[in-house]
Amino acid sequence: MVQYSKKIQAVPEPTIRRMPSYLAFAEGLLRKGQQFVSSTQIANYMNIDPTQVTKDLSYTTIVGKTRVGYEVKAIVDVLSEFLGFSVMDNAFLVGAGSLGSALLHDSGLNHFGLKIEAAFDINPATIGRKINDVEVFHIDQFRDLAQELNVIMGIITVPAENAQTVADLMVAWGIKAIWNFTPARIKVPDDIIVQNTTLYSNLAIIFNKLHQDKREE
Amino acid sequence: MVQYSKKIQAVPEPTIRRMPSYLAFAEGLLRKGQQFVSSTQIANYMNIDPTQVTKDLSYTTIVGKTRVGYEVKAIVDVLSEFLGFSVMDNAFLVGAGSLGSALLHDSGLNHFGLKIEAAFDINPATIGRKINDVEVFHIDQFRDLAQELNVIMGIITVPAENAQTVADLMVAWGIKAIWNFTPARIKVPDDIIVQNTTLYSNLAIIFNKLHQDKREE
DNA sequence: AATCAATAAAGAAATTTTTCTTTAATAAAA
DNA sequence: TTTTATTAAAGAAAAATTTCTTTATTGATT
Ligand SMILES: NC(=O)c1ccc[n+]([C@@H]2O[C@H](COP(=O)([O-])OP(=O)(O)OC[C@H]3O[C@@H](n4cnc5c(N)ncnc54)[C@H](O)[C@@H]3O)[C@@H](O)[C@H]2O)c1
Ligand SMILES: NC(=O)c1ccc[n+]([C@@H]2O[C@H](COP(=O)([O-])OP(=O)(O)OC[C@H]3O[C@@H](n4cnc5c(N)ncnc54)[C@H](O)[C@@H]3O)[C@@H](O)[C@H]2O)c1
Repeated sequence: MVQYSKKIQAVPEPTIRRMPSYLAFAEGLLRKGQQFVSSTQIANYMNIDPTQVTKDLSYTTIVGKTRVGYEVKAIVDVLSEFLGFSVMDNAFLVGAGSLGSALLHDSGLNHFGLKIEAAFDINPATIGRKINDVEVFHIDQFRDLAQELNVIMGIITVPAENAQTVADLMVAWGIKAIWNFTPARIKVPDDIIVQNTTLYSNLAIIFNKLHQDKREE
Repeated sequence: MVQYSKKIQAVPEPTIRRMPSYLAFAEGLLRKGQQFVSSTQIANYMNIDPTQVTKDLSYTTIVGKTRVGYEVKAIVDVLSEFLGFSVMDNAFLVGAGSLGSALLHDSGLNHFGLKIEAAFDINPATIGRKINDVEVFHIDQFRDLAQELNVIMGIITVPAENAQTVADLMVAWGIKAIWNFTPARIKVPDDIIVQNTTLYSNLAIIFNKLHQDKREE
């Protein structure tokens, strides 16, 4: 009878996963000057069922007009608000290696409400460098800097074997959410939000479909 | 009555998503010399229900021993085979920017059965460079090189607005699967496998949980 | 040797998510 | 003006996934 995650979740996770794509699509339409968009159009873009789009949007305050669709501007405004992209949250990134640097370079994170305030590493070669205006500090300075800045999220991009050490540090300081890019699972107290982003899962799905195709032949 | 994806899928996608983590965990245990592992241990590591692990593994040929668990070596061997990680598939990467470079540097892809044979870009500054032994060619050379090498997967890491152009090129040449890292959805024929890896979805999930916590207070 | 406790496995039940159906609205066409 | 076609919305049904329950096995303990 152990609860593995307190799911008092009104909005289904798959819905939340799809929403950023709806938003990106709507932003594109807005730039092109399109005023309305129907669930059919969105569904066609996403390659999913139109009623799925309707249902997803029904979790927000967006309402559509029969025979017309949804106002593009409304989708952009409401979704970015709804997804928490319109307020900036501050984060620290630990592990300024290949993946860490890529994330630091990515303006998309900024656009979607995440500001990486500082990066940390243990490699003397990278410490002191600035990556896309974000300074890389020695990991020992984590505490002091965390105190200074209002940081609620920690991003882990160190080698898998060091993930737990870094997570412990983040928890000890009082970070609320951890975005873990290593394939390792970390152990943290229940009230800390952990999001594991394992790219290799995607690879497994592709291979599975590829080989399934092979089997059918 | 349109079919959006032919799901003749025996193994649930969530199961496939979890398996690479089981594998990584088992590989770690193997290195430490542990011979058996129970579903309880795996579940504890993954923060999920033990019966979920049992059910997941039941899709493979792995069988466990009552009161003992599963043989670690068997999990490693069977899962890497099952997930398609034990045969090398060849890929091309288009867009040798920040994210593309990170992927090229990542030995994890190699370990999980993906060999990036060549990279492509349009930026003269990057063309000709070698990133982790993978050469960066001009995109115009895609066709010729694809002919030469046995490439079945294309990885897209160009800016979102160029994703469709690149996808079209890949399809025209005859690539079977596309791993799309841009937030844009691409249109391809039905027989092409597309895996969208949108990092921002993960961000949305974290924010949703964070703000939910705030609401509960 | 007998009992206990931990576990895998299989199936049932519950839950979650997607898809289908119906209804009502309304823009466009006849 | 009337008809037609497209759409959003709400709810029902279906499908997929997870969790629970039961059973059998077996290593460890008494
Ligand atoms: N590169 C990719 O595209 C990619 C893809 C998928 C997953 N990942 C995962 O992301 C993680 C990082 O991968 P990478 O390719 O960027 O590796 P990397 O070696 O390029 O970078 C890791 C960085 O972490 C630093 N580091 C190590 N221990 C540290 C510690 N205790 N505190 C602070 N910094 C520390 C290193 O000095 C290095 O700069 C790995 O777990 C990898 O599996 C990477
Ligand atoms: N950097 C990240 O961490 C990150 C995170 C999430 C998503 N993404 C997505 O990945 C994509 C790439 O991001 P990035 O940060 O690596 O961008 P980037 O600008 O660093 O790299 C893009 C590269 O693609 C090349 N390019 C552009 N058009 C091309 C074409 N038609 N053919 C071949 N090459 C072309 C550019 O020259 C450049 O080298 C974007 O869609 C971005 O949203 C990146």
